[in-house]
Amino acid sequence: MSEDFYEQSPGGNVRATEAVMNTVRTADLLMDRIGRALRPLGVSQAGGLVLGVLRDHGAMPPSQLGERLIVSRATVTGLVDSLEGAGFVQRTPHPEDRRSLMVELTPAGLDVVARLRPLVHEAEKAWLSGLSDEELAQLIGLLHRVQQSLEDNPEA
Amino acid sequence: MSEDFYEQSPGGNVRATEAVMNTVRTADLLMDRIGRALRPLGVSQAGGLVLGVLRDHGAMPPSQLGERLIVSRATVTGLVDSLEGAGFVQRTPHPEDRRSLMVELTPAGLDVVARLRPLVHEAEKAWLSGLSDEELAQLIGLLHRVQQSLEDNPEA
DNA sequence: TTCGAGCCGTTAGGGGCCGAACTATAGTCC
DNA sequence: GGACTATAGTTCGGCCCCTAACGGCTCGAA
Repeated sequence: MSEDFYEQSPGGNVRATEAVMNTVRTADLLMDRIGRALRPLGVSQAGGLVLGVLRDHGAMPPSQLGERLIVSRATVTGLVDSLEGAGFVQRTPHPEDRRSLMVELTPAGLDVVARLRPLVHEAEKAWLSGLSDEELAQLIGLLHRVQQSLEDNPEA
Repeated sequence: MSEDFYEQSPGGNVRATEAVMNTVRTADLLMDRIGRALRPLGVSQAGGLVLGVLRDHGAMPPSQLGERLIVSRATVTGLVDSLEGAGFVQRTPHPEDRRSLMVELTPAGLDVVARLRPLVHEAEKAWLSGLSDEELAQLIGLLHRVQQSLEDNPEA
């Protein structure tokens, strides 16, 4: 990690570009950890998140899945393809809308998500250990605010 | 953005997994903005970062570039390939180590990086607007701590 | 001096993510 | 009922990133 991430720019602000990069890379490292923990189970990081959402909230259409995970529909298509290929989820017709469909856990999917949770918690400890509860809450709050700003300024 | 990102888990902690996801997605959104701003100049988001580093710190070998950007050497190879193809950087022999090489800005690269800075600053405003200077500093500090935790727990 | 450990950049292969374009269905307004 | 608009999921092409493996080069120890 280079020091100048925290340099001051001429204007007096921290160098926002590199702060952004910092955010990105930290986030990636976190996801990476979780992904690595899940790999032995045959599930990718994003796949694990999908399974978790389905377990917590039940079957839902891809678009809803994408909303929860904050990814595009195209991305969900790919994730569901993989999970379906692995036998962890299945696509079934939507009861009311023939344009849509439902993604639901198979028994195998339900099984793997149960065995996957402890691994995720294990991975979390690695980074949670550095922050107190208040700091974590603070971090989440700040990130939430950033997201808000981005949503409020659609095209900067 | 779904509300349950801030739910409490049975243990009493915020749900760290989804907080992680939150971090990831926020970061991606930020990068995306910058990338979009740069596209008209023929530079990708990561490419823009490379050019910025080269302008600020001068020519350097790919491995050093990777350290600053916190990406692997393989990634740098690809980025430099693109930038070289576009004529913005060039690879020259390393003066002292024949295993290595130097990546340096071409005149065209120097030119584009100059025109690129204002666009980046414009994109930054979109998210900086939501945070005060102290909050931004706080955010960076927290992220830095998280990175530290990750580095200290190499294999969780 | 010669060798092996170790670092350099590259290649190959694999995820994850996106926007735009396409097909099919839904819903609405004449 | 027919046309129009909007939405759902998919496909396509593109960017970013990673690990593993490979050949070239360095450098210190035998």
